[in-house]
Amino acid sequence: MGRMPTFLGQYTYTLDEKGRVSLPAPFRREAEEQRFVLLQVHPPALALYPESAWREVEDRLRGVLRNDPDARYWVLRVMSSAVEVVPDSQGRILIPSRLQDCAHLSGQVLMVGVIDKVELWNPSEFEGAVEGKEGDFARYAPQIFR
Amino acid sequence: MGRMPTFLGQYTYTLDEKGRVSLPAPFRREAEEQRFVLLQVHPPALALYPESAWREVEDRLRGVLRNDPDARYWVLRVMSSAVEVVPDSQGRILIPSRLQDCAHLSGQVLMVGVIDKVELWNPSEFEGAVEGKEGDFARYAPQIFR
DNA sequence: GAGGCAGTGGGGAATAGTGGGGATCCAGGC
DNA sequence: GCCTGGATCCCCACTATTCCCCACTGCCTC
Repeated sequence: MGRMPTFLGQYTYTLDEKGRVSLPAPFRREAEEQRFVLLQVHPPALALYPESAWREVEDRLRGVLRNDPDARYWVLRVMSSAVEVVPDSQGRILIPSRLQDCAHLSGQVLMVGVIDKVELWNPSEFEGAVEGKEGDFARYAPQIFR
Repeated sequence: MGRMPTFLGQYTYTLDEKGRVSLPAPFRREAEEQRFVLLQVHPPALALYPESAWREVEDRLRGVLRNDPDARYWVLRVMSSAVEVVPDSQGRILIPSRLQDCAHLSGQVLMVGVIDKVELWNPSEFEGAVEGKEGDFARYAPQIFR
């Protein structure tokens, strides 16, 4: 098996009237495979997993179900929000309107590469979520960028 | 895999109208690999990691995400500032305008080799950041240059 | 003095993002 | 049963950006 695709960077693209967004070319190149899974993991963001990374998530879900019966409904909820998406010949993916609503997407979509997945955000909500996190640099940077 | 590249010294080069800077030839020779990751670690400086060093950072980021859910937004912030950059055939890298703004870069860029990465500074801000730190010599030098 | 390397500048071609047309399929209504 | 409206999918087309390459200059070496 090849190296797992990894993602980084941010791109803001338009969500057209048909509910499509272009997947940034670097992301497309990274995941030369075709299929992705799109779902809501950390609301309000959507998460887009390339197939290979999704399989690992699936394994972990199986594990949780085995060890913790209370997780059943949570797993149901997560899985029911998921869709398999395949880029069209122009490299765009279709975001079902149900998921657009969950993530408050319209007009512009911010796509952020976060290691093994891509997160889709309403641009201003993302701004609000990460602003004021400069203080955390002192907390985390020494152990990460040592 | 070969030895990790290490960098030292400072070079001031021009940022041209297309947003490109030449990577100093010694740095290029050191990292004969092609790809780098450019991001904002300690504002206002930018950090340029050769691919091999970046992979280690990425592993540590994965770890922090797993162990400390509070780190999520900080990781998002860091990853969203990142870009993969590849020197062109003249050995220049392109600095996206978003990052130029973050680091207040224009005209001249100061590139400092700091062990496993290269930092990019606005020359006068660098001046301000390190000035008045002479006293620290007495504090650190004995244990380092013993 | 000639050759090579390094930094800088710029132009042309391939690519990426975006919009939209048209065919196919399904559901509902007449 | 047939027609109609809507949704989905697939492909074509336009344009601005990006990137790739060629070219110039100064310096250092041989």
